[in-house]
Amino acid sequence: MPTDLRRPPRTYSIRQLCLEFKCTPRALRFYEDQGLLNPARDGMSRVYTYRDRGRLVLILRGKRVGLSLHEIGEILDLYEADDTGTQQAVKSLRKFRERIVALEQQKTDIDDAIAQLQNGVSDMEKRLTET
Amino acid sequence: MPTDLRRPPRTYSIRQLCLEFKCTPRALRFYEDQGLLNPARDGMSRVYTYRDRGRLVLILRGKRVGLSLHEIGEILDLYEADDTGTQQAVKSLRKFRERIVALEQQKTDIDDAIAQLQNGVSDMEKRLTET
DNA sequence: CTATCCCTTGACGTTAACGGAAAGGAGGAT
DNA sequence: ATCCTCCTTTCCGTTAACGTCAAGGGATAG
Repeated sequence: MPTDLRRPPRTYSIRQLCLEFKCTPRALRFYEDQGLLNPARDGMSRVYTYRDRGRLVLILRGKRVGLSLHEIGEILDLYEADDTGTQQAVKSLRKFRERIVALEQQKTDIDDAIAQLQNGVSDMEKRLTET
Repeated sequence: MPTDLRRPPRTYSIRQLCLEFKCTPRALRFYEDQGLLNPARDGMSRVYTYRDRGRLVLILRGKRVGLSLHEIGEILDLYEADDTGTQQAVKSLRKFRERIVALEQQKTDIDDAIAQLQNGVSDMEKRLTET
């Protein structure tokens, strides 16, 4: 019994992750260049663990909410620091809270934008009904 | 009486518009390159009319809501066409609505991110109080 | 042996939206 | 006459996040 069939294998090739998350090998290598990932190697090939996969999930989630890779990197580092020493956890907390504030600001910005757009929509609907 | 004093002059220099809207001459020229503006000339200098100024307002509004200059250009064209034919206004409406949907999606993404971050915060607070 | 994949590391190309510097014209103030 | 300021065009530089070759290694299938 080479692998435990109850769970998917604990390591992934670059291609497997790409298929799972709809991204390209180039992107994963790029994230690695930027220090967001550093998978082990089997010979030349990258081998991604569950942990790497988890980081990738965080990366993609960060991208979805409009964070830059650099910012995502900072957050990943904070998660990292959280494992080792509690000292850093305080700074980590602050970072997280800052991020929450920023995101809430972003939300109100978006609300503004939506309002603007709905104004535009109203204008045009009015125009259309007037003719 | 050369100009009507009850209103500001009907034309603007590039600098005036930049001051009014907090942007740079470089930007306005760039918008012109992209075909979003095309002011008249007095000799070499650009002369912006009310109409140009109106377009600029739309450009900046578009940028605020996250549209690309290209998309903004399309909308401006539609407004243009809207004067003549109402046909195109429908497309414009669609663009706006698409954008609203996208922005609302972004909002829920942000909510997810905030939830995640607050999870992280909770975890770390727990850790800190446990030690 | 050859073909076929998947993997690797460079290294250059791309898009968006300008920034910045060079080089110069035109007009007004001193 | 010279300086200052605003205007012009042209062109190269920048950032982010990859895309797109090029050139090649290693394993497997036929």
